[in-house]
Amino acid sequence: MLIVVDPSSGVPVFRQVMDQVRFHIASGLLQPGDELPATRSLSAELGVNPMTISKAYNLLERDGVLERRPGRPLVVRELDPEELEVEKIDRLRASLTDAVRAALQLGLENDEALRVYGELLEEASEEEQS
Amino acid sequence: MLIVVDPSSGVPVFRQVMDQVRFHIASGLLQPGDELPATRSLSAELGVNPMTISKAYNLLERDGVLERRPGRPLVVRELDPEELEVEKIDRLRASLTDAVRAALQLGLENDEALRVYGELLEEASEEEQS
DNA sequence: CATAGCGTATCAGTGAAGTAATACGCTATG
DNA sequence: CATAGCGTATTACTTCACTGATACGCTATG
Repeated sequence: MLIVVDPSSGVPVFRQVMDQVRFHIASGLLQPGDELPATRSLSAELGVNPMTISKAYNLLERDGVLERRPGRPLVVRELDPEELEVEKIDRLRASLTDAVRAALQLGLENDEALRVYGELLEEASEEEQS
Repeated sequence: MLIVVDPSSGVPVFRQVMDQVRFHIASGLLQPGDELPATRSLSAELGVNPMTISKAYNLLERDGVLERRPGRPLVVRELDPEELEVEKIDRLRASLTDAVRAALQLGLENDEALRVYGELLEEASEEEQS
């Protein structure tokens, strides 16, 4: 559970925490049932306020990523693959709204927009290799 | 040159103005060489501060949409089709970076991500009809 | 050179988002 | 029942984006 934040990056700390937890789950480093560090300990480790971590954990719970049992540590939620897939798609949809509006507003053909997205995905997944 | 803004929409007024100018250019209502309303007159018409319009016009000029000749009205810039196309693609690219990162981080296949984008584009262009 | 119209530099006000400080209630454990 | 550890409600502070008020410099025109 290595989490690192950069307070001067412009990206809110609570969001950085959320992203990294999600990433660790996607990568398999965090598995369903695994316990997360206590709000207080993680906040001390990162040098931020407990409320900031609390906010991140809360949003992750609201999104169904984590599961809370009062009095017990927070754990990674068990998800059946189907539900997981649906959630991934939803998240992708959200990050695509800007690009949809842009393509429309620019008067680009759907094919053209798709081609550009395809190219970017190719480039990105190639870099991933290294 | 019909421009309407809703100050209570959450979207910054200067951005609403930018979007509508861009839209009118895309739709052909504004053509290269056409003059734009003076900062002061448009601001009076919309009931906002001249600085707000000035900001919108400036950003549009920075983006190469408008052209400024000191002492003369602002005009829609003349662009050869090729340059225009390159610029559109660049803008689309920028709005797609989030979605590329998301797809990668979620571990989605490129095909899957493209399918989702395609669906969203379909929906959006259908709504456009109405 | 006077002036009318223009854009905007500069500064101040406002609201929302992010973060922090403090203190409270809850649960497990003995 | 005491207490240790936990998450967080509440409140306040900071920062920044957006907007507004004012005043200045520039250009075309006569």
